[in-house]
Amino acid sequence: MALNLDGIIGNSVALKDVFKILGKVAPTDSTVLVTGESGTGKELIVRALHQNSKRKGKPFVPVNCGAIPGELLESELFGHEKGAFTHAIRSRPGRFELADGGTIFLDEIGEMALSLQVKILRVLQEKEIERVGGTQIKKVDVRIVAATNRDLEAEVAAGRFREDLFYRLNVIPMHLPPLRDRGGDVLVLAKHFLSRFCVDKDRCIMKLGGETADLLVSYSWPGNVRELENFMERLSILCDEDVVTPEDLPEKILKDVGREPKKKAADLVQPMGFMWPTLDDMKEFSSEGLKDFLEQIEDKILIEALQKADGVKNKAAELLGVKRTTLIEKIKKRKLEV
Amino acid sequence: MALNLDGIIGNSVALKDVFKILGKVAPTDSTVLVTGESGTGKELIVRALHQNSKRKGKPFVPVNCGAIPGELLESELFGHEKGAFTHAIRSRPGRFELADGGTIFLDEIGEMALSLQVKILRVLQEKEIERVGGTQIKKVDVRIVAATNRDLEAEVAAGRFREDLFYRLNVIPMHLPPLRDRGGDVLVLAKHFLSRFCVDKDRCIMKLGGETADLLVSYSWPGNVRELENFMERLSILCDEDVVTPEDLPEKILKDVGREPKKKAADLVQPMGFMWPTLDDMKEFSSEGLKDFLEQIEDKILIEALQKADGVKNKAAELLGVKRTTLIEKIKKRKLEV
DNA sequence: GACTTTGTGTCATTTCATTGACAGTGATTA
DNA sequence: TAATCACTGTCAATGAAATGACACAAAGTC
Repeated sequence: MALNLDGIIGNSVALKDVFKILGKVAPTDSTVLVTGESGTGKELIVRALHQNSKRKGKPFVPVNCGAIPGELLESELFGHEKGAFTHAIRSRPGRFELADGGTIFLDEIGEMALSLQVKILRVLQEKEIERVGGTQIKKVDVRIVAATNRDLEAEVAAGRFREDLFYRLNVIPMHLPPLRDRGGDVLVLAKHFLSRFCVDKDRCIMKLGGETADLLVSYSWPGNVRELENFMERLSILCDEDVVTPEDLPEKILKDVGREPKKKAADLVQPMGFMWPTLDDMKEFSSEGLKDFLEQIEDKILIEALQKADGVKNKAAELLGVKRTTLIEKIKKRKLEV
Repeated sequence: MALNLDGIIGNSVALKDVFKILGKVAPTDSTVLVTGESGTGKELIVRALHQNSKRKGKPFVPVNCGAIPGELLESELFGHEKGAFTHAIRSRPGRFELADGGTIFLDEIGEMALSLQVKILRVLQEKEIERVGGTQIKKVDVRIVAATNRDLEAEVAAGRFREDLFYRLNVIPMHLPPLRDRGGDVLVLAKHFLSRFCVDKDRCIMKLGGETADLLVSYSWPGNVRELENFMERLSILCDEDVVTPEDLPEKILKDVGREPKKKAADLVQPMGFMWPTLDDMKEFSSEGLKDFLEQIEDKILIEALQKADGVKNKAAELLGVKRTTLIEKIKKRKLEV
């Protein structure tokens, strides 16, 4: 059967290995340990794992162990009985119970306290859980997939992670390569995000210039796919042009790839920037008064726009953000032929 | 539509970039992260962002995460159910719920505890909240804007700020420059505050002497706009003369300036004289088009004239070469009270 | 040749800005 | 007290600006 890889994008060799393992391990019930830098898309891979397993129709329950404060995590995972602790107003099932029949995804498992690690180990070995403050033991049928961005072997050596749990989890290791090792994937992803944000936001779809593409590929993307996604959203909002040029990239990227950010042409032409006309300027240039002064300004801009549009009134009107007919009337009234 | 920049004063190049981004990002629903030293007016900018978005009529809810003690912050943000903790006598909605449909402004987000950061992340990703001690989950539609004066990337590196949250927040970064980099804005602001305090307190309007202006521009203003505002208030009360002389300035300013090369105020006020606005200027300042741009220029001149006429509309109209009634109509239409 | 695309100019309609006429408020003065 | 002055605000009329609808022309496409 073909792998269903919803939402996972990329063709790189580095990912191919991941897919290969994924295809083999998904149909089994083996425990999988996914490693990879933060932002590499571990959750996506694990979801794909679930989708391609026979547990597909059953629950997929992600738990970010690093995100839930230590005290809460246990009751979150195992549930609790009424009165088990101060805030336990009522009984509540844990994530393991919710995941019964399906897959539980323990993200950031490296952050888990040693005391909890024991209990996870027990679930792995005995396939049973006990609610906090509870008395009875419940059998659960859950596939456990864990992920971490830490080096678990080092954590084990440092005594911060239980060796036995590590071996139990690490039955099938899958390593997600960082984005910088995924070659052309950067571009595939970049285009994907760009078109998504452009559609979301009703903007024209932008293109990446050749040189820009080179720079994106060279950048080290320490935040991986997350950083890339975020960056593309920014680009879709802040970049006016249809084609993204190196000038639109932030210093951070340019510096990282060893290239000094260029000064934009506009900065050189008008180093001090535009200044709003003042009352004094008005007096100087117009004896008639405000209306006349504004008309003078309008005329200059009108002419500039007409020149820029090669005399094509249609285009000039668009440049000015004015209806075509309005522009024509103005030209007639003010005798502004180009 | 013209940017509505109520209360934001300044023409400096440094601010121009900020306005540019503001104009582009305000209409979208993207998350914005505002950075800048304390006192640079981050809240003003964020308010402007809200005012220029489609959420304008909806709530704007600022929360100073640094000012609310850790334990309280969570229930402040997410609300709580009766009995959730000792003092939770009754249920209370959180700021996120109050901000539904509008914008929430998380100031000093760098101060937030890691455990809370997770919950913010969840709101960003899932658009749902859960009250403290609550059981049900509620969907909220809130635009999140955060601000900090810390270097969040450094905080991430130091493990004090979650990397994933950082990327989620930092979709559009906006950096507010410190006052010392805003050139002539110091004087524009100084005069603004001075006239405001003089009117507030019924005192004659004071003037800044030329040398005094030089000193103010050269001072480094570590407390930024806030320091300048305080200082001007003090000046308006303590200084007896009509013209502020260097003798009226506190030692702190005189000493600080001694270490820096002096800048000349005159160089900053109007370094290049008047220049006719161009098509590019128009694009820069007005997303809507010509008419809007001209209206912005008109507004500035109108306001200047009104100030020069001490708010006397009769005189202002004459200064402008406009009929009095016309001026009144314009003021009404554009909400230009002085 | 039929058809679409892009650009053009005119004109009637609608929408908006300007202004004169009028009315009202204090403050000052006779 | 009334009269004057300087200022303010509203409103309706008048006129100007903006625009949608229409008709047409030139160039490109099938």
